Amino acid sequence: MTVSITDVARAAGVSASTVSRALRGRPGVSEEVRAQITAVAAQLGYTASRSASSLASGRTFTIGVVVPYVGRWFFGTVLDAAEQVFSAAGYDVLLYNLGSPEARKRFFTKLPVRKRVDAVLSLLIPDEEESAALRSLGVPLATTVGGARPGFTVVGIDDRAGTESAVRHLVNLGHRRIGMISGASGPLHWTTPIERRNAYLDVLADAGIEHDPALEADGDYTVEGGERAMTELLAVSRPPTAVYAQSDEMAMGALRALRRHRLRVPDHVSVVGFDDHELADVVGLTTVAQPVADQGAEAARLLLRQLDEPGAEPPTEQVQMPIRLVLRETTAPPRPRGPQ
Amino acid sequence: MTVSITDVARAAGVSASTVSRALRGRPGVSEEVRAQITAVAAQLGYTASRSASSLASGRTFTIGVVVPYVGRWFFGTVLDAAEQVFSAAGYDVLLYNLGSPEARKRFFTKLPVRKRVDAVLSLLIPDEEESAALRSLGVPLATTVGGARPGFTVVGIDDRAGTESAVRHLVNLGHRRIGMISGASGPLHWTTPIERRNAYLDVLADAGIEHDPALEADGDYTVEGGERAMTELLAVSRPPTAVYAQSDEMAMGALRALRRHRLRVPDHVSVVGFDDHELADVVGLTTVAQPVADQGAEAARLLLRQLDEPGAEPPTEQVQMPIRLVLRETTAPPRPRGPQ
DNA sequence: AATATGAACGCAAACGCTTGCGCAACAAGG
DNA sequence: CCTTGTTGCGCAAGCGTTTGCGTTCATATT
Repeated sequence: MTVSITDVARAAGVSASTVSRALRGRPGVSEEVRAQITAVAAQLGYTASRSASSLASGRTFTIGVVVPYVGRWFFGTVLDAAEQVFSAAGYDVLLYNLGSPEARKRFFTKLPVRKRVDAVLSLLIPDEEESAALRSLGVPLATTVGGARPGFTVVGIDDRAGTESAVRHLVNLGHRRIGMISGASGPLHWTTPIERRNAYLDVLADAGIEHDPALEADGDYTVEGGERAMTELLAVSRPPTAVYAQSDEMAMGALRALRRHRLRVPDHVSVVGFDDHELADVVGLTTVAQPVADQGAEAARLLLRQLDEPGAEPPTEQVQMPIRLVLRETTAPPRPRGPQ
Repeated sequence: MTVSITDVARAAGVSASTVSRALRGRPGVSEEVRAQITAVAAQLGYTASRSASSLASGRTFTIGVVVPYVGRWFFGTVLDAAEQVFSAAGYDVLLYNLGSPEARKRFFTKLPVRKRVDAVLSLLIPDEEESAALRSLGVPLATTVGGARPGFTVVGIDDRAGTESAVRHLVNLGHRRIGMISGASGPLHWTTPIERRNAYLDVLADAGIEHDPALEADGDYTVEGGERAMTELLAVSRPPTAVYAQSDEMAMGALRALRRHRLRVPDHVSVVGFDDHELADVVGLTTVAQPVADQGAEAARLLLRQLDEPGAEPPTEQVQMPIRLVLRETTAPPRPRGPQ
């Protein structure tokens, strides 16, 4: 029914091995024969069975990409870019969406990628155990989130610098009560929220502003979480006049909360985010832009490079992409002290 | 180096076939032996090679999902939900991101999914040729976009009804000059823009409003496109007082354009979108909500069902999910005629 | 003219699993 | 005690490739 390599071989009057070599551009086949085989294969609509070829060769020409949540803009965008690079290079991508704890557990215990992929790009931060599981696959590993991990190539941004530019911007505008909406520094070994928090604290200290713990709230890196967090911040006795949200999605949640409280941005409260989300511009959000797609593409490229030239390649590589503060309409100097 | 089925067999003192049967829950193995084998396999950290097993069995336990653009909210969300269903059922998903024409062409000519997947979920609308290519795979097919296609299970929404509720809402508010930002009705055999346009025209006709072709603009289903389109609409001699955008992303682009023109929404112009994008709420966009994730999950489920009970299953099935208009803050009655 | 050299190609053995079939062993039925 | 079934398991033949090695034959080397 479905045409196999021997069918092509027969039709072309050669052996299967020659067909294999011809189609993959391997030496040992004369140009005429190769052309003939190519023609026959095309005419028969032949495509090599990936299962068979990877079984025989050990290479799968497949990359595993694991993400915490495909629907989220950041991950979707990284994935998008990475996929393009991979598929252009002839690799397929196997997607693992590990949003729920069950899915995550299932993935790391069964490790379905074993013997199925040539490399894996992880967009979630594995804990020690998970990290070890991935390393046990014996394939190149990369990530675009969080800090360095042994065995991983990581491409990221300078979280400190980004945060500093954002918070400093608020300070320079004259704000003194600057809140922060952060991400859970939960059990995940995710350095980003920590880095950003430290940078936030440092800038405050630098500016001689005393840090008020009541001005920090957890936004869970989601829109809803951001909304909740902002609501909390609004409830403290002396609410902030400006807020730094560690992600644009949380910042947007904050905007929503502010709108619900009939507070005007930036008149009553300034908001600055982080990411330069696709829609940040639509809502006029001042934010720290990071090249999200580029990070995905770059990580993919680094992975491919390791596949091409195995051996000497240093297993761990660190790449930092540029960030920049983009000023829009959600930040302004604090209002002169007036009625709440 | 990596443990194979024969290693397990040897360690358990049985044959490879018994191991295979035991691990996959096939009959013909006593419970004691099965337990023993399971234990040994776990202890050795054995995972069956997918390549080998699919080569031998013909089943791949993999689903191909092809999307036009993973980064876009709608597709990301559908994919997210579908992936969860698939992976919970033990299937892996192979992702094909066909945004660029080259990628698309490459995919449909090389058809890398051939012999690699048990089914495919297409989130893009294939043209006749592409559709035929997919059918030639001989596996169940499904989609969540556009209308009926032979050989496809389609789960979608009632585009007409959705559009009608949106446009009628504007009419009821008293608008007479109602613009539309649509999608390219280009070469893609995508019925959605057409359905929505027809419904728009019908509602206008129903309301006795004469249709003005100048009030239609192409927004390409992107934010930028929406912005361009809105800008065009603003440039006509008598601009619309309300706009129906066929997608929330275009609607948001429109909002941006309006803001740039210093026009207030809904005071100067009302805007209604379609989708109920994750961030529609943040910008207060009135829109037609459709259950995006549900559609992905449902399509996945239908596909799995066809895999479970092959044969009798009708190859084509149509499912319609509910829609509803959600009123927010971008729509209001037109301002009484005043200075532009 | 005899030999060495390579290029072009075929042979056959993997790769790691699944599965139809056969064969014990043991239970039940006559 | 001899059939007739069952049940539990091993044998071995694939599944469709890739690849090391061998063979053939034309060309270059002495």
